Amino acid sequence: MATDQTRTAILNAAEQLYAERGFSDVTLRDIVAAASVNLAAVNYHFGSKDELIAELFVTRSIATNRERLKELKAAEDAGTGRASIEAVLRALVGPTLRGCLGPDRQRATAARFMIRASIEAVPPIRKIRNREISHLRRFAAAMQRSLPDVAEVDIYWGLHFALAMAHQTIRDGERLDKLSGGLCDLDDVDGVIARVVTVATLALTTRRTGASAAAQRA
Amino acid sequence: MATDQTRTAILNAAEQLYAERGFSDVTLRDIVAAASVNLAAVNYHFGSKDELIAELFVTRSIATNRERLKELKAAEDAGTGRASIEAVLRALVGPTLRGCLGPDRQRATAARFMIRASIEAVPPIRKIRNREISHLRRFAAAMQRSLPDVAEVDIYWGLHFALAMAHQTIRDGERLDKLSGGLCDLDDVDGVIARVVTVATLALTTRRTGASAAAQRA
DNA sequence: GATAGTTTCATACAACTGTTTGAATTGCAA
DNA sequence: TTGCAATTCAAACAGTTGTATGAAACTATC
Repeated sequence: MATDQTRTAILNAAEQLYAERGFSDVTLRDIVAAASVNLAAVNYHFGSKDELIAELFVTRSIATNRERLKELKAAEDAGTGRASIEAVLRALVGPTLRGCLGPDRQRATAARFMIRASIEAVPPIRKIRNREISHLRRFAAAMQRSLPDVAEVDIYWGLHFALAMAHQTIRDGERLDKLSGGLCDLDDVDGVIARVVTVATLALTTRRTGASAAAQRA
Repeated sequence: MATDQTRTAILNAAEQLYAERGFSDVTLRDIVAAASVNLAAVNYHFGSKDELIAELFVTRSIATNRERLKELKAAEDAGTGRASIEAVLRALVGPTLRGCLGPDRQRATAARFMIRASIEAVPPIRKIRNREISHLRRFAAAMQRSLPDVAEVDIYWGLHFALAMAHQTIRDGERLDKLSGGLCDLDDVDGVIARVVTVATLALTTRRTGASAAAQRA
């Protein structure tokens, strides 16, 4: 078995193709061709196509969550044990945004695969995905610790909106690029992260008092 | 031909199934079964599956855009010809959010179909979708008129984030519901719209001065 | 170097896909 | 009614999908 050459070749090829073209457009024959292995190898090593996808998703899911939590811990341990809301939000959206928009090709593939997974939600993934809820709950708790005076419901909305902005920027950055005529620089990853974090922070920290924003113009 | 019974039956069934289960999971046989028509009817009336999807998408796309522009015009004509940024944003995200989250079943199907279309981006749709850019440009222009002092790049980011929040709320409202334990009320459509509009307005009108939000806590 | 276990391979399979065909049926005008 | 076009229908088509098979090639142990 050496180093599971065939197994890892399949995993890498599958991840890349799925990230690029989505689950429904990629066949096992596409994967084995890209991996230069025999067709039967997939079923031999993984049992079925669904189990291959599931393994891919579980692996990447764990990696992403670990990365997020590492950043969260770092932010919380640094100070008094309570992190700033910006730091919590950065830990939440940073890893994925850096992964997808950053220059690291391997990282980009992995991150884009996860985006695909969250979009297409094929059956093998749908089951596993429920675990994400409990993972996000830890971030909701951290956010509540950062902002003890904010209502719980607003914490959830803020978390939701932060993920929405990060997510959509990755998924449909091309449209933003076209729309703005290249004015919005998606290659400036830190700038994008800062924008998302800033807006989400505003959403969480500014009191909603009806026509709150009208007075702030200019 | 009477009233094109078969044609419309196919269109309705297809739209509903696509909205529910996505494009890749729905076959022509599923559609004709739901519409109670013969399999060959699809190719007879539409030419191909792709042309069916394209017709569906074009129809709905035009309807959505018209609805948005109607709201925009109404908001702009009401006052001095310049609308408030909130009104512009409401015209942008309102129709889709009301469509997907509201109680009107038929509307919900149509709106959810459009969400599917923007997510899965099958080939027949991808081409047509470029027109959406020019449609969004009109909203960017209206936003710029409402906020003449805001930099153009920030207008685009604000537009992008507004759509992102609306979009994700529709697509993944279930997760927010689970995460918040039902605390976030997605049935309160006007409340959801107000949240999205408020946050997007904050993003557009608040000066980003580094640690802008830290001082606003509590 | 023979043997047992693992891995690869070409090939076949059954199921499903969108599409086509040509005959039946329908609806309507002359 | 007759004739003609539009529509419906059952059946079959060719292509693709994920999966299974059994023989071949390999690997390591004795």
